[in-house]
Amino acid sequence: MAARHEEIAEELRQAIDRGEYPVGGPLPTETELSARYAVSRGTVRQAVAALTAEGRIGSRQGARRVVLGNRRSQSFAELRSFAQWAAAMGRTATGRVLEQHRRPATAEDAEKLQIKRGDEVLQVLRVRGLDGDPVLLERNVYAAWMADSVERLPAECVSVVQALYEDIGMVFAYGEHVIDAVAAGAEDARLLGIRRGSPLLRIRRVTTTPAGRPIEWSDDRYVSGTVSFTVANSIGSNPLARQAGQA
Amino acid sequence: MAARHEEIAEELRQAIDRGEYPVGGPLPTETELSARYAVSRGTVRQAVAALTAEGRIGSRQGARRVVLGNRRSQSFAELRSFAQWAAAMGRTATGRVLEQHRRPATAEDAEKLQIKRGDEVLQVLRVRGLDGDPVLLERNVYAAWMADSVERLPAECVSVVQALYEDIGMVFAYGEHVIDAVAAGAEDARLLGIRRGSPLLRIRRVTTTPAGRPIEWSDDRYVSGTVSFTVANSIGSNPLARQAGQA
DNA sequence: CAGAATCACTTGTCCGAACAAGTCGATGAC
DNA sequence: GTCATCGACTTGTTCGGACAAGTGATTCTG
Repeated sequence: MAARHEEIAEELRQAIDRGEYPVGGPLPTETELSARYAVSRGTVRQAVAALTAEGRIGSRQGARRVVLGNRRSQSFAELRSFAQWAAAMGRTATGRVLEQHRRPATAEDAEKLQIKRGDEVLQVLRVRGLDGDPVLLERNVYAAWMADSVERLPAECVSVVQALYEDIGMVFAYGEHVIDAVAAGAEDARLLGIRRGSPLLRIRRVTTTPAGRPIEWSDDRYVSGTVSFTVANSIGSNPLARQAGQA
Repeated sequence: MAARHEEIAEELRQAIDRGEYPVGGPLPTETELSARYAVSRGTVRQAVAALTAEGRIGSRQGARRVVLGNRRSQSFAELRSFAQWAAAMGRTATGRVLEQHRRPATAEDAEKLQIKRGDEVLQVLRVRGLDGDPVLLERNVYAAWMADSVERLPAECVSVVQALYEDIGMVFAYGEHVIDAVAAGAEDARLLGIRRGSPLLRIRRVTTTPAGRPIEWSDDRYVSGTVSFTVANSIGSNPLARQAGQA
């Protein structure tokens, strides 16, 4: 947390959570904040831009900024890692590898991982649980250059993300998520202990390194009622997009 | 389109879509871009910051920016409005009001719309279709100060958002979306023409004016397979958050 | 009294500069 | 040949200034 504008953003977040700036009320002006923190106006603007992107405050030219809400957004690590997310909530996560094998890349693998068709990939099927109950079925496909490190992990590994970071310093930096709902198939139902046809929340995701190199893509299916996802957007910044039909 | 940094951002987006900067490849340096467009480095940084927030490019200190993908994200207007989104895809949207009545606000209404319990609200039930097939069941609750304008709309109104903008200049500026999957209830199934228990993608959202005043909240249920949502995030900016289910 | 004009204030845009921090290829030592 | 060092290059941070554009309350006008 070196950068001054990040410190200021964090102080503002906490001030909002404390109720110092009530929801629906105005934030101090940029001039006042720059005086209070002894920084230039540009630095203050970087700080409030972060809160705007998170959907915590609204902003219009000419009028004071408005506090929209105080929900806490999670770090990328917490979103990416089921185990870290569960730990942050005070719940215990479990994980078990059911299946793991290498195979040549299909056309879909090749496109998503930016590799050639037929290159070797590592496919893994995991079940994840929360406080004992199975909640999530995870189908991952890793690029070949990651396969060795993933295979070395124990079958009961709770946090894959953390293990990979500690072993080889691998950082997951970017992600694209496609969200929809599907009915549980026969295999889904058996492995999650639910009825066939039950609704599942499906998140398909591609993750890349800081250099933009794809690491893995995955198909996560959450049991209905166990997990929901939140996203904030605005007329200015719009991370959420709707897409039609099958893809 | 006035702001220079927005123009540059749009030109970069188109250049990426044209394949001028291939996926996985580097973007020109800030210095080169500022020379090419005859603007200062700060203006270029504003432009590339927008693309970074959209997840199209990645950025690390010291290294050149990397093109992560060329997916096109819809504008906020298209996301807010089912009809505009459908039109942008070359499909025809339909809409029909099934039920509409005023009632006192419940505790849930009061919290989400920042009004007092018992204040009047307007509840509306709509079915939306794509190319003739029913796709979406929409349950909206509008704050009292919006009720008159909404009631004046025709029952078959295709685009509520656009109609409200043209009538009274109302703009939907901010939104918070909670996404999960649910099974279709008896009413859902009957109105959407699907089997009971079929998976539905549920989006609950609250929208507000540019001034941060809540306009409405709604519960949208999409038929499985018709629509999906995409969100990009990164270690730096993360609009997406996971929450434990609370029913 | 209602509506229009005014004006202080606030945010948005853009500039130019300087330094810090990190990356990556080239060079040189072992 | 391998590895560490170096240095050019690139992005990140911060400053200070200037003007444009929009808001909202006050004042003025009919």
